[in-house]
Amino acid sequence: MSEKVTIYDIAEKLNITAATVSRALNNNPKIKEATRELVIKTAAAMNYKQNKLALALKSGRSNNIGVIVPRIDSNFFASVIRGIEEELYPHGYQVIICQTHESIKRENENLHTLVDAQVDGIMMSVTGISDENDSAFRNVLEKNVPLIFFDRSKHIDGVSSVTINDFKGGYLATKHLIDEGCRNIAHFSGDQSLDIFKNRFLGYKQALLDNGLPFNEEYVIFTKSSVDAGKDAVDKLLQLQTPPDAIFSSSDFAALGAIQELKERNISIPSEFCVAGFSNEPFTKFMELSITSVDQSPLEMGRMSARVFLEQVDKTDTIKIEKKVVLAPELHIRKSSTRTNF
Amino acid sequence: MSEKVTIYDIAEKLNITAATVSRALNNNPKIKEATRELVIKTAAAMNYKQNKLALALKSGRSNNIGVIVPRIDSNFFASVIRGIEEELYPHGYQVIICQTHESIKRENENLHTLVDAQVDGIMMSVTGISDENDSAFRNVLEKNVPLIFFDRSKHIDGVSSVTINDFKGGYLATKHLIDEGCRNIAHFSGDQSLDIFKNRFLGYKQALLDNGLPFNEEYVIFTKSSVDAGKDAVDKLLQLQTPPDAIFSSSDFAALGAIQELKERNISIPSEFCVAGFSNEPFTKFMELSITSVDQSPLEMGRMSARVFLEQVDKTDTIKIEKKVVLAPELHIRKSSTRTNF
DNA sequence: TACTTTCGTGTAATCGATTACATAAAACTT
DNA sequence: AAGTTTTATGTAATCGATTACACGAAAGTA
Repeated sequence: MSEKVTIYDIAEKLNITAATVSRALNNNPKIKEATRELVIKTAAAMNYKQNKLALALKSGRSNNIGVIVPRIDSNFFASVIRGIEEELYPHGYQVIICQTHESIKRENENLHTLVDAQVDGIMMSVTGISDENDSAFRNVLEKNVPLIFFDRSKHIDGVSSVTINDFKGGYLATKHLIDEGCRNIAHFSGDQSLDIFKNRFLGYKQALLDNGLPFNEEYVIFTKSSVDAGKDAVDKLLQLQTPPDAIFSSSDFAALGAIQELKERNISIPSEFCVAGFSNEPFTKFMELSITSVDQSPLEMGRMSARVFLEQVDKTDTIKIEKKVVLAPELHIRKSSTRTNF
Repeated sequence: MSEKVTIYDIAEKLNITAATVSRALNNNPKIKEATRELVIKTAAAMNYKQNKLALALKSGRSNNIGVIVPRIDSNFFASVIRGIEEELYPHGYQVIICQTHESIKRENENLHTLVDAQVDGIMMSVTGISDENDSAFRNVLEKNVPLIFFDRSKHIDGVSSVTINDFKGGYLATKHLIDEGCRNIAHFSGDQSLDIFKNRFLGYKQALLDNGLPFNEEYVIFTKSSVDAGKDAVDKLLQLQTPPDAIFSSSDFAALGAIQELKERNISIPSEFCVAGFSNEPFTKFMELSITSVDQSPLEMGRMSARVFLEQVDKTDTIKIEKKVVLAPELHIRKSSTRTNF
């Protein structure tokens, strides 16, 4: 009962060859209509299921694509993956998930594993910039596996990417804080070897300069993306001679930590201090004191990455297209930065 | 440069056969040490990578496992998947993600697709109970693909599951509300054809009875797991002759909606009204008015599911073991239900 | 009727690995 | 030195599908 049925079993039963069965099932026009119907009926009766592995080996296409992210249990990455899966599902691709846990070594391993598993493409958000794993990337490209970066990308010739305009995101958030009357705006940044953090920072800086505010190096703090890191950063900022009156944080979690710490110190938000985050994590909207944040449209980012992959995979033989899609960030203004009584 | 290197290429270069190359690379003891070293060195020099598809076809094991969830962008499911991936990674398995979007038809398709893709096992959280897709499940079992349910499970002979004790979770939360002085406790339930909702409800009911409180059918509202559904439900409850003074919600989102609606009506929490949710979504902890919730230890659930799979996959030839792992829920008591001034 | 197309299937190679069986060479007996 | 065992490797089948090529039969043409 549980034996796997192959085209040979069907062939034997009908006294024909496996080749004919294969052709019949694939709607090859050379097969007589009567034969085709008989084969299809018999296949159904025997509960035949095509072995995708055999097909994959023969065709060289596994119909699997790999997705590498730092971790999956973050709303942003989960949403991107959701977008990828939704877009690829109708095309018959399966999505394989890998997590790096922010380790370059792991990223390396994942890249190799996916290539070895013969995936038809890889979409990833880079964990960090280092030349430690250049060879892993080179391996992917040499094997002609389409590679697409989303959000956190790396500059590699011939590799497409889907990102948001982080500069603009940083600019918008900072400009908003300025418009709300803040004059000493601090910034929580991340590892600036990653473009996303670099560009948010540059956007922040530009907004200050464009509005006649001085850029103060002391106001830029490098934090991890965590609540505690945000608390610590606020602690540092408040010890400055001129403490800031607002924070634009590259991380919603750090922004939340900042808010918690500020409240702890009885600094009232937004009247005395404004906060804006980045990523539009679900909780920013749910809080009673909802947090202003820059949305990165992760679902759209995932969908778009998948679409870029599909374009790429079709024109395998033509010249490699390097597509850089840049999505527009959207600032969601909420209570943490809205001085209604202004 | 980009050509794929096979064992035949290595064999040709060294004037030996592919069989010898294969044995050398697999540390077969019958191979002369000198030959082994030479093969390994040459393989490395030629940048040989084993084609996992060929291996999979030959061995009948793809080293892929499939995970089916309603959606991936929910902290609970994402965390379970994280647990699964982490536990399986050292064993060389890759994780394929499928989403049903709460559609039985999609669940069906996913099951078939995964089986056709020759996955070595399937872990899933059932989307709904219906006999529409019994055949899909039967197909999985007939093909001897290990199947493991987590969280939302279905009763099928020989299928293992990893769940939490939802009865206890419901009981704990309700008992806690009673202890805080609430006497008219309402309950937001879900589709009770799913055990998880049925059992949380039963736990709720039992806690009432054990504490001498009457069970009131009107206090049980069936809601979707969304903020808006929670608001609507509160609206209904407040129209009752004797409105409740607490809610135990099977969904954190509905609990949040309830809280928002109650605040809107100037009902103060927790002094006048207490709320407890289920799932311990990240935002419940982050809110200023943090929400009491039952934790389901999703990470542990994922890890455990993976472990059950690993046990199962090894003893393929022995009798099928049906393992039912039941994790203990943990109530996280927070502000939404703590009457400090009590 | 003899000759050319067309049609439908069969034969066998192929994808890239593993492995039971066969075998030649080397090593060990006595 | 002849016989036996061990060692290292080659031969060929196999996993389950697809497909170029071959070929007999049927159909069309003159």
